[in-house]
Amino acid sequence: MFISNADTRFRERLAGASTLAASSRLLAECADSLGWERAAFHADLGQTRLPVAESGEFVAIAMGWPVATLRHWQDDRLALTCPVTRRCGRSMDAFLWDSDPDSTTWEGEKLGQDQRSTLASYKACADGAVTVPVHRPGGKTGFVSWFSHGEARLRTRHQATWREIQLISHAFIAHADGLESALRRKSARAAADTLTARELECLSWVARGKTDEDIGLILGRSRETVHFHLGKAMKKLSASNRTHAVAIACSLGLIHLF
Amino acid sequence: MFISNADTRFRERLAGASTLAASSRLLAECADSLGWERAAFHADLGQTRLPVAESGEFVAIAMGWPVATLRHWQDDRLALTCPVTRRCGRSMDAFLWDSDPDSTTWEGEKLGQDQRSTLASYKACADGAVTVPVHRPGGKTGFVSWFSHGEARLRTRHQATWREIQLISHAFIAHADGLESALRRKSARAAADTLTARELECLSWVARGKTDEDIGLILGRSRETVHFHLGKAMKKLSASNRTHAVAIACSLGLIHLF
DNA sequence: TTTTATTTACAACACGTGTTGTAAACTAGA
DNA sequence: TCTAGTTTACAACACGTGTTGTAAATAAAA
Repeated sequence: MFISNADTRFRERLAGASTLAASSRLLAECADSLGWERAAFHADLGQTRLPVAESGEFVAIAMGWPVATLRHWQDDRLALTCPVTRRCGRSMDAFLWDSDPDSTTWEGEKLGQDQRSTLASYKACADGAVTVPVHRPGGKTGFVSWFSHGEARLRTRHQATWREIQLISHAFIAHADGLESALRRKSARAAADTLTARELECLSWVARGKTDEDIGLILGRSRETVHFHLGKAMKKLSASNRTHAVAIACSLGLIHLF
Repeated sequence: MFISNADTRFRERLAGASTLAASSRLLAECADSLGWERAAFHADLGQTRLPVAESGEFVAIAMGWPVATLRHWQDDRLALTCPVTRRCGRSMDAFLWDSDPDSTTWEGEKLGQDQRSTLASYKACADGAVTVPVHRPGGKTGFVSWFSHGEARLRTRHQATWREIQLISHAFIAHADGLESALRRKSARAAADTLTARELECLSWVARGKTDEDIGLILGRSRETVHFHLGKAMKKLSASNRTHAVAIACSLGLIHLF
């Protein structure tokens, strides 16, 4: 029979946490009270960067993670190939894994050099973890990982608390993703406000599939000038390319196609 | 004093026209009753293609335009550089122009070869026109042009009816753009329904600024496979490039960035 | 009037994208 | 079982894009 108040109590306290920093502190406390060494999360795998609190500090640091672990995630390539995040994309169910970088396969998938390096960086902190993938509407994926030393202890913790961490992980990601989205939206909106009329005009033509040369003809300007405006727009929106910039502008309601 | 019922009567009849074909027939009749030779319009200059009715036929044909005129607009390059559409982008007010392809300047702007060719194609139908630009929220621009033979007649018609055509043009473009947008949205939505899960997954990563190679790493697939899926997605959405495809997907609410 | 931001234009290079092929493995429905 | 659609992979080439320079004309604000 399933009698537990850990998750309901967590939900109640979480509802009162209006910042990412406070929410993640709650998660850390909760992990401790359930007998886990430490917790980690990523609300939206669509974001390559690690979650950052309102203060600008990495959330993971407040949760007790050593800085060395974080450094690994600064490398985009390593972050993209992380076996744990990759598996989250495929799995609905929580999965238990160990961070042995010497094994050539991991949960049925062959490991590359990048991936072994990633696992090695985990090994420095914990022997393994239970990761709970959380899938949200629109294809968004996140996860919460629950860490513990020693394979035996990992299994007993999993057995004893799997219902709680399932429920808590989902509740937490929903909450954290809402807060993170609001933060990102806010800063994107602030950046968008600095766009000039010309930059926005070029962006909305790009969104309609036009090339720099097309837009040059439309506006009666040179290809290079259009190129320049789009470059500035991308920089202002912190977009990695024009497609990203257009997606941001569309999401902010700056561009209407229909 | 300004006493006229032409525009109010037009509005009333327009409200009952639920198709683009019926609406443009009304505009043609209205032009005739106000003493104009013929009318032409473009509800959204963001669309390079000419307005097409529900039947699939060019709206301009139902309005009495010779097919030869339309052929000119099939060429993207010529359509983009059209002096009339270009001026609409800059002007709030209606402007009167003549279609003399021999003049080297046109309303203060120097004419290129493409542009003279465009004016020549107009000359075949009318000596000139009054064009009423219509600007709509979100930077959308459209226009209605009112044509007449002979410069003298053009001016008298303009003097006699400028209030009516101003009001009618705005009312018509608002109505027509609504119908056109609904049509485009409908067909885009139908196309989007044929997207596979993989195609949509790749699209939403592209919207987050990732390259083919990045996405390959994320999904654990080759760069070429990702490339292939995006190619299919673009074809299905009739997008000219991936940025266009992402803008369509965003506008349909298939991708959520925040 | 001076300063600052914006807009325009040109150039060169590495890299990403669009197009068009071939070929095979897998999957779901007829 | 056969078939059609999806997914995977590799290749080659033209073209578009991102980056990083320089330089000057224009417009708006201090």
